Amino acid sequence: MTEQAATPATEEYLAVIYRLSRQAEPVPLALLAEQLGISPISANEMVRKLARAEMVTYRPYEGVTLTEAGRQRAEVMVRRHRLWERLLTDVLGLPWDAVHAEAGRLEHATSDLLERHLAQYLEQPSTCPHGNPIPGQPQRLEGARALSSLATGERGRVLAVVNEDAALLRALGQAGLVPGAELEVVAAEPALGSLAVRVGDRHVALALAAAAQIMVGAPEGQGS
Amino acid sequence: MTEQAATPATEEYLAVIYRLSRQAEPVPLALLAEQLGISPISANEMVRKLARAEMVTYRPYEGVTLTEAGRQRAEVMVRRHRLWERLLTDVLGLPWDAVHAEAGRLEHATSDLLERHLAQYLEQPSTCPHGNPIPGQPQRLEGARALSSLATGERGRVLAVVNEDAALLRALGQAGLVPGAELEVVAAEPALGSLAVRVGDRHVALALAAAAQIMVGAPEGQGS
DNA sequence: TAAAATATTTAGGTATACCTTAATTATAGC
DNA sequence: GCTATAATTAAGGTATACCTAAATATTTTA
Repeated sequence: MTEQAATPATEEYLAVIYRLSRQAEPVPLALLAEQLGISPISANEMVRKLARAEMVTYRPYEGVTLTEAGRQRAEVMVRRHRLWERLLTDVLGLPWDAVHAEAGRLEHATSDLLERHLAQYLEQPSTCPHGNPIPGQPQRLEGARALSSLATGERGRVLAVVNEDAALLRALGQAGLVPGAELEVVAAEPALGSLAVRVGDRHVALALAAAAQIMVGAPEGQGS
Repeated sequence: MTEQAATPATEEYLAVIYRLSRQAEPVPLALLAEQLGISPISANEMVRKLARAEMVTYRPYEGVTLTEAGRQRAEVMVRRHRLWERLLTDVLGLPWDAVHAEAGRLEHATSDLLERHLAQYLEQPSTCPHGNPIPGQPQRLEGARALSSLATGERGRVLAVVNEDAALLRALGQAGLVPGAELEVVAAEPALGSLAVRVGDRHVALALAAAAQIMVGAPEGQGS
């Protein structure tokens, strides 16, 4: 019913490092500072504090890596975050591009007891509404590739949107690029930094930077 | 989607002052400090800061009163608090003596958008699980009396438990003294500081201090 | 390899919200 | 009316988590 861990700020750092670790390991300080919306100097201070507490290891000019203790704490926060996202969309009906910010606040106000009841009510979901895995549940992703790495003619199914930026999510939702959507790459133009895909009978053009945030698996009937 | 107001600490003070105002007006500083679990000196500091912000008026040696602006802000917080209590008990199934503490954290992490969706999903409830009114919804209490003021032989129906202390709520729940329960005062002993009531076919003895926290209305079929 | 561009660290500062100790009130009992 | 009790204020301190400016490293690149 209580929180064993440090402060909301500490929790937030660990959670963000955890998420960014999937894209870059170790996580560069500049990226971390940008994601948290604070100055690199402040990020540096906090990271050194976290290193002293043995939640992360920090190598200057390289980046930050979670220790085992840090990873465990981060997973608790990410789990709570994504459970809230599920409740907010599936039960309370908030739009999928709004729930990341909401859950970002609620996760720090969530006790063990509440987490258990949330997970039970939602029937132990394995992903958030954006398709990202909920730690502590059995996972079956793997074999996922970034949409930006597909060649012309390749087909796939959207598994997750890694970056939960609201503007990006809103646009993807309108384009039908949501978890479960079947797609085919119509034209990949790495040199032009752009990609055209067909989603159902709709055609969508998107920047490679955006496509890099979308994880794709095998199309239906070809499960890995 | 955003919070216009100050800090969580400020919100917490206003909400507690709002709740205590029902029992004592103006609210004595000592009571406020005790409820918040902080020293009277710190409470004094914060109250003077709130007075400077024109959220309360403070008369030394008397107590604190909310201004119109303070009352409005407090009602938002109390509304969010009690909406969460409803969701936590009715939907997620947490015990009624645990939800006050949980909601006390969640209320500060709740946006306007989320509040609207909560209220809509819960179908605009008018009371929290303990029977206390949710501001912003049509109310129909009035005419309620403290159980401690009833004489031997008087009957009534529990409307609300004003004090949401977990230990008290747990005991009342076991005794069946929950909102809606019909009761009869079997023996009122003001001089002994105790009261005996019948709830259904159970008999319960409780201290006057506890009985003072229970609001009672007319028994069934005698609606005011 | 040296200069330019980046990153990091040091130093000093801010605001919030607590705290304790000590001095100064005011209220209430006698 | 005076004194004991209690409440209030003043003064100074702590921790957190930010900030900017300036100094110092380290990479990168030309």
